[in-house]
Amino acid sequence: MHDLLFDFISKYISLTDEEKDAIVSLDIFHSVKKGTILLKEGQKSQESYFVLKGCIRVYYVKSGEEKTTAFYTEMDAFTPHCVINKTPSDYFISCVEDSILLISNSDMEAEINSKFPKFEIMCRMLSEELLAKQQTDFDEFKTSSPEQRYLNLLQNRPDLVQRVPQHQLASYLGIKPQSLSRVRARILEKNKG
Amino acid sequence: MHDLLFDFISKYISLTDEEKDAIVSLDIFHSVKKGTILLKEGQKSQESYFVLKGCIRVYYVKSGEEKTTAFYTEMDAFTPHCVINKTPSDYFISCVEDSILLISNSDMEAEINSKFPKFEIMCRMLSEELLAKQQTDFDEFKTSSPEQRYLNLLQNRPDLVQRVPQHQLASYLGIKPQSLSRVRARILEKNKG
DNA sequence: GTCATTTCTTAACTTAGGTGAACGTTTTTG
DNA sequence: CAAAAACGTTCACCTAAGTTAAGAAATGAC
Repeated sequence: MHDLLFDFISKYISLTDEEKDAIVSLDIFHSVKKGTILLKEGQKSQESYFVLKGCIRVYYVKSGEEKTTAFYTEMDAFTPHCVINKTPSDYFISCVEDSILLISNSDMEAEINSKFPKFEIMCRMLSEELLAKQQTDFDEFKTSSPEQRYLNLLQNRPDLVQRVPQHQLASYLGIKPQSLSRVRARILEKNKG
Repeated sequence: MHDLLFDFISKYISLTDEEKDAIVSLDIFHSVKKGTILLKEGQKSQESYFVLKGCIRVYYVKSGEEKTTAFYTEMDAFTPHCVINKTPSDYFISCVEDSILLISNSDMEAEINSKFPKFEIMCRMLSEELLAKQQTDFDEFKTSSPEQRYLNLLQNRPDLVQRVPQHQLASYLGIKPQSLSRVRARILEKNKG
């Protein structure tokens, strides 16, 4: 389980055994059951997440309806913006599947960063990467129709389409579950005829 | 003109006169005419922008059509992701109005950052702020209808609606110019009846 | 100032997504 | 294991956005 994490980190920086031990000793590995709510609207939180295995989901509740805006899966890192802004969260985070997460709080990060400055370098690289990805995702969403978005998703994250409930996927694509059914039917029809 | 910049910076860090002189001597202030294209699709670039006065616009050309994804106005900073990724740009940047911009390249930033470490701190604050804003903007876009997006824009950036051509605004809202006309007419109708 | 271009609006028609409801299937839960 | 809840699909009907086209208004070029 730890190897998954260290393989990921090695893409950015190299770690000594001592450094690896320091991370493991923080005791930040957590098994989380499907359906667990990690963060609720209105809560303040200091926690950042890193998905080793499984899938977590970000959603708003707007006029009684869930609006899913993100899925994080294996090797995705995520810091809720309530942590950055130190404000109450305006969304929920829940577990789509039984998952193994790395959950860190600001104190732990400060500790590790001060002990091993190269961690801060990695964090900056991660956040730059994330910002660029966020930008292209947003642009792609804006410039596509729902059907095109679904086709893009099939291309870029085919696993999501399999492992996530359709109504959450629909919401993520900005449409209703009935419409997603229709989109899927339409695509099948096109590929047949 | 310089004061606009220093007022902005003072929100994050405080500068000595020496530091201010160092910035001014970089000669990064530029007057840019309306319609000027600052960056083209396919170009590589090292330039970051900061808008002192005026408005610049980011747009893709997808199957012959312009798709506007962002407007940056007074006191907005913007680093194209082709600069971060060191890849050719996949979008254009052009000037919506005659503008005064601060245009810096990676070398200048490196120079200033090494001379005055507190600059790097400011950059990190700016990029965190930007990431959080980007996230909420994306979420808001995803969870709203075009009409709602237009109303939000009227609330949050009323100036944009005035100063930007309607067809660019429509594209920014993810709809066609004709639909934006209709949305506006519909809203007027509601407020009357 | 005039002509050409671009921009904005309106209209009629088409199309895709929203809505409400029904129904079969799967998953939960006691 | 059985009842209940949640989920996915289909349908008929409604609504809002896309499309095509035309014309008015504003802007820019000479």
